[in-house]
Amino acid sequence: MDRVFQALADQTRRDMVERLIGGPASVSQLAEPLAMSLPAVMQHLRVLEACGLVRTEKVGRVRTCRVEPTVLRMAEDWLGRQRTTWEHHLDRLGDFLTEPQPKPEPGSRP
Amino acid sequence: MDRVFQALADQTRRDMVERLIGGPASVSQLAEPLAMSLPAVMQHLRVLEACGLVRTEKVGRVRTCRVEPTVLRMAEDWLGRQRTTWEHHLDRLGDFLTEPQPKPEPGSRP
DNA sequence: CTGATAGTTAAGCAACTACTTGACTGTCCC
DNA sequence: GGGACAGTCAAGTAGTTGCTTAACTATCAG
Repeated sequence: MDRVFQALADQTRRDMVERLIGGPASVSQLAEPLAMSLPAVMQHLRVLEACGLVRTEKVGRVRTCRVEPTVLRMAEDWLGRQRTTWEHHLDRLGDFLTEPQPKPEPGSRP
Repeated sequence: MDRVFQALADQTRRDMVERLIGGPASVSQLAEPLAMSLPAVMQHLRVLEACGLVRTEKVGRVRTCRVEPTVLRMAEDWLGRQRTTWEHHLDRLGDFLTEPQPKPEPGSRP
């Protein structure tokens, strides 16, 4: 999980993911719009591969990269879980604020 | 955006967020379950605050921290957008594979 | 074989991260 | 006032990240 968010914490890598969401690409196609050397792109690619966001396969001399949406989903799920939990808490707070004052138990304040 | 994912790329900080999702807490309450010094917790807290995931307010000598769900939502949205785009592409690929071969235009292959 | 293409490896470097310890500043309560 | 409590500042350090350049290895086309 650390690795996934770490991978997404970089604009370049998010750009690469967005590119790959649109379909598979070779390393050079991936590098083409990026203002950096090929080795730099390779390093980003390795980060994306290490956390499972991207799978790559080399055939002949070209390595083809494609996105692996399951891991993307995992991150989304974690965030979604936090949000829904928070919304639940809001609901319960709302209930508490709108429900009529419960009768104080007899003897609760002598 | 970089900052948000960067902030979430750390287990300690995710733990802090999960703790705060359950309700506001003071710095020491936040630090209590964590196996590290208070200054370390403060630094994590500053990261969370810098990216807007958490807001804090000091009253008297205690600083109260609470989660800011809008930023959490932003990250979730980015991920959701990627996923839905990918699903769209899958759909269109499915259409392409299942639709009948289009008639070749007259003269397209002499 | 030769040259161009596609990718890979390795070394080096500046900047950043996640801590630590130690000293310090306020605030609260008696 | 004086001690305890809650938090803060500063400096130092080991390890990581994001890049670079230079040299190298395969693969393909003619």
